[in-house]
Amino acid sequence: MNTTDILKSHDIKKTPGRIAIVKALQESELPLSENEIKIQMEEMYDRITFYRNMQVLASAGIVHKIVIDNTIIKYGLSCCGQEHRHQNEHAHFYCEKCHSVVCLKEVRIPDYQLPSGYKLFDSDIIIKGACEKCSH
Amino acid sequence: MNTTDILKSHDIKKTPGRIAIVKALQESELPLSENEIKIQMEEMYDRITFYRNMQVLASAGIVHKIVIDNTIIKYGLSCCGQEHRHQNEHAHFYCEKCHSVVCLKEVRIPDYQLPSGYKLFDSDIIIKGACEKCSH
DNA sequence: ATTGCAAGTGAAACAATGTTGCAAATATAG
DNA sequence: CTATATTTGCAACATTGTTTCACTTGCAAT
Ligand SMILES: [Mn+2]
Ligand SMILES: [Mn+2]
Ligand SMILES: [Zn+2]
Ligand SMILES: [Zn+2]
Repeated sequence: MNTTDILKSHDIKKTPGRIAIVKALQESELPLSENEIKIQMEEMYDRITFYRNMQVLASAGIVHKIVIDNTIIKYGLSCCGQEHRHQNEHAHFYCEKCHSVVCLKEVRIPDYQLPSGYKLFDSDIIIKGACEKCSH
Repeated sequence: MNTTDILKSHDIKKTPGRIAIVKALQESELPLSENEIKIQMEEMYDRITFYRNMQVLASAGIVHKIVIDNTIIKYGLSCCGQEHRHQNEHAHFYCEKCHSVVCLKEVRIPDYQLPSGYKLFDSDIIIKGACEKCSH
């Protein structure tokens, strides 16, 4: 699916900033930070517009925000067409050496046994360690 | 274990600010935010000292920082005497209605199957939903 | 009890991340 | 092409966290 079709299929206006964000994520193997996306966008980047567009893209389910801790945040492209929050769920890996983030699509989120009366909406799993390149 | 013994057993100097933080957490069933602790500390609270003391208490394993997302952060008292990061590990529950956080000590962290070559150090699990009081 | 000093404190200044209000610009439907 | 609802970008603000540095304090040795 090409960049502009992704936006069109979600009824989101096709603007240069949004196209640039989605393109940057499509061209990357891994989720990217704001700064990494900013570099791809060059002089087109505007902080305020970026945050607003990220919110639009995230609530449409086009991207997912990955919060490692309160200072390290990455954005990953979701498999499109799946906008419900329970779909497309998976764990994320954070390499404490090279600071890369990997979507672990094969690591599914288990059905946790919650105390009685509790209702589950969603879960976030961050697995920290060393990636293949960094674990020698 | 009383408040000052906790500090002494970790070789951490017993200062009014640290005692107040630990006391606030001991008197609470649930993990607390900075602001909730600040209220307990009254005029003794100082932002810079708070952050520095929290870092000391966290790296000693006396408290653990719970990052729900980049704006919601809580601090929970750890079972003391266990300072290694792999001990005392458990999932955390965040109620999206009343914004409370609960340590789910009974929800153990499973052994995730990582891709080959990856090394695991630590994991954070945040389960979001509605708590017992809020799920009717 | 007094003293010495390493450790801790708090003010000021800075940095990163994110939000809101508003006027100007623009994407898209008709 | 035009109308209009949406989007943009600036200014200003809010929150969270860090660094530097002079001053104070906890605590252990005397
Ligand atoms: Mn992902
Ligand atoms: Mn906990
Ligand atoms: Zn790595
Ligand atoms: Zn609740």
